[in-house]
Formats: sequence, C-alpha cells, structure tokens
Amino acid sequence: MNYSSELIKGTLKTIILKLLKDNSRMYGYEITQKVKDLTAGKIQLTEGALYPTLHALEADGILTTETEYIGKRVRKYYSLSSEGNKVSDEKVNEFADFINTMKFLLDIKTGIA
Amino acid sequence: MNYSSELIKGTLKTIILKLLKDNSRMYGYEITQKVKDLTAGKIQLTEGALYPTLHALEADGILTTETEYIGKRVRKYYSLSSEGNKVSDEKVNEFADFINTMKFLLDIKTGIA
DNA sequence: CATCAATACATAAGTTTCTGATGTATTATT
DNA sequence: AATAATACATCAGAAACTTATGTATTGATG
Repeated sequence: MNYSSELIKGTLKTIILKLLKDNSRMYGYEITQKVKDLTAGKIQLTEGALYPTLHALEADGILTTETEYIGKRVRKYYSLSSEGNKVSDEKVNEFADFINTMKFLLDIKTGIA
Repeated sequence: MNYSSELIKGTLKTIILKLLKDNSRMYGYEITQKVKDLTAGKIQLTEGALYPTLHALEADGILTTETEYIGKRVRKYYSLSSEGNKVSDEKVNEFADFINTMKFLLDIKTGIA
C-alpha cells in the first residue's frame, strides 16, 4: 500500500529538508531511495516532482549544490545553506504542529510518543 | 499563526468527510466556521477551495444535498451517502497511517495518545 | 556478450487544484 | 444608513504534480 499522491503534496519540501538536515549531503536519486526505505515503500517520490523541487529550492538559496563524477556518471549533491538549516527546522516544526491539529480534528489516537 | 496552504492541500477532502461523519448534516459556510473554531483559526478553508470540492464530492456520489431556505437565504446541506460513509473512514485511516509514517520520517515526538 | 534492470540526471505537455478576486443577495449590527 | 456577517457561486491565473519521454552509465543475468 502507498499513500494517495494528494497526501504527499505539501510535505515534499519538508521531507527533503529534513533528510538533508540529518545527512548533510545527498543527491536526488539517493533521496528517493532513502524515503522509500524509511517508509517501507509507502512514500515513493517521483522524479518529475523531486527534481523541479530541488531546482526551486536551490534557486531560492535554501540548497547549495556540488557536482561530482562517479566514473563517468554525474551526481549532483545537495546541501542545506545556512538559511536552509533554519527553514528545515521551521518546516518540521510546522508539520509537527499540523499533526497535532489534525489528530484533534480527525479524532485520531496514536501510540505513545 | 496559520498553516501554509500547501500543508492543507490533500487534507481538505478528509476534513470535510470527517466533519460530516460527526455531524451528519452541514452546509458549506458552517464547515468553514467549524474548522476555524476547532483549530483555533489555524486552518481557514477558503470558499474558492471549499465549494468546488463539495461539488466534486457530490458529483462523485460521495455526498448528497438538500437545499433549504432560512427566511429568504438559501442553504445547501451536505450529507454522506452510504459510499461516503465508507470513504470517510478510509480517508481518516489513511491519514492516521500517514501521520505515523511522517512522525517517524521527521523524527517527531508528540504527546501521549 | 547481449539484454535488461538499476542508477542518475533532466524536461515538458497536460491535468488538477488552489488562490484571490469578483459577484449576488439576505440578515444582523452599530 | 452603512458596514459586517452570512451564504452561495464562479473564474482567471498560478502552482504543483503526473506521466511520459529523453539521454547516458553501470551492474546483473543467462
């Protein structure tokens, strides 16, 4: 089972920024695999959504990039800028707050923290 | 403070269906007010998003409607169809599952259930 | 060694869905 | 009398995702 795409909308940036917070340096394909692994396949980021988002975050100064060659294959590593570090925390905190609001609104019980 | 609109995207249907599950009969404006009240203003549904969604849910057979007049002012009440009842549960369950996945992914600690 | 799968990037047409504005009309408040 | 609140609806434009396509390298498999 995997989530309807509309659920993932709005959380893509948050997921990317959190992963980069934890791993400091990741490339696009690696992000898709990491998310797939960590969520047991429930969240599968598509390239058509991921790459444009990474480009936009870079254009906004939230991410910085370094291109490397592994053999002849190119890899573009993304890292958080200092502003990106701040934005990452803000996004995660906002989502944490959102979860609490939605749990109340939808009357959802979850396991212990 | 209120949430960035992108966060609310993808949860609008779920919120509507859950409210109608609990209240059995609501009209559009009432839904906006109820959500605002229950979330202390953190989630404010806009009419431009709400009404088209209600119309779509009705067209899909998930909601049924009854129009009433309060004085000369019209009110359109929405209720869950039998299928809507099922979809409501599914949506809430899916979101509950999604919350758990995201809590793990974002390393979020929340209060006790 | 030939073929397919996986790795790794990117773009783009079409669709969906929201934003923000506009419009109409009734009722309550000041 | 004028403004705010109630209550519906629609629409142009924007934003963001889906799905497909494209290019190229590397690993696995029979």
